[in-house]
Amino acid sequence: MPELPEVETIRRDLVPVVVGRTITRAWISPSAPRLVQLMPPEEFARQIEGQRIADISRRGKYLLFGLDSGLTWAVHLRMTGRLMHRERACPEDPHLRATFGLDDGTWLCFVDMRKFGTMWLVDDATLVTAKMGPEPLDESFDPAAFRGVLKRRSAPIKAVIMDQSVLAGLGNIYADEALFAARINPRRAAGSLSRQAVQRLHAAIVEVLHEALGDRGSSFRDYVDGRGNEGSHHLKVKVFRRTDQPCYACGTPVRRVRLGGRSTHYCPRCQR
DNA sequence: CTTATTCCCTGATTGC
DNA sequence: TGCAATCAGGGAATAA
Repeated sequence: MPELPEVETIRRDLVPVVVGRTITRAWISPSAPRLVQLMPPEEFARQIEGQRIADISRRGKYLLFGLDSGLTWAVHLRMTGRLMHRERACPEDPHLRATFGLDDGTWLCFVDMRKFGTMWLVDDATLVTAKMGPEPLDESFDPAAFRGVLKRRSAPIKAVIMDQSVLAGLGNIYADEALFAARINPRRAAGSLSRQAVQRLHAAIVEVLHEALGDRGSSFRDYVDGRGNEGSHHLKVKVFRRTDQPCYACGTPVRRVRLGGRSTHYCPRCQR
């Protein structure tokens, strides 16, 4: 499940090998009829062929390829999507959903077991990213403004920080990790947090994302970077998927509960 | 406007 | 051991 650190790692991997290249041929697998949004896959392939990639940016969990024509090719990996650059044609894989041949003979391969991944070709990237909240690693993520947003919400804090319109890029892994680092119970109503708790959470989110980025992301199951290699941050998580294992801080077994339809892991003693 | 639930999808895991 | 049921989860859609 690629979240902000994983998508950013992929972006950084792809920039040196893909920016400046022209897409010479595109193929969308018939096995992925929902992959391309807003237009038929054939039209998408026809339109993207011949386009030169000018830059790659990221907004939350979206990868945004800026094309010379002004169009944006937006990609969301969702659960199991992988976007990898290869020197040769994409290897045989039952989950290969799309391939993009580049003008230097290299390839971009999109593999997605569960087929939740989506891509768009749009005039304006804001069509895809319009409702997204601030980037947690930008200046725009301000503690006072963050507190203002949380104050008006009664839902559990875990659900609120995973809401992409509140904050862009946090998913299940780093939401649990940030709440542990801030010593906040994931079930607490967002609006009930003290100024100090919000301050801790703000700092914890930034810290946790920076750490994970330094480790090139977490590879619990499906995530690999732009070269097909695993990250290492899953070896360092404090609570995520550590159900019943002792908390590193106090030894209390880590608890797992269901919250907002997602598994949530926390230490019942450290996170009151 | 908000929050909670269902759905999409398939390989891995669980339970009898 | 075998096979069906359940689980995993980002985000859109839907219900309340």
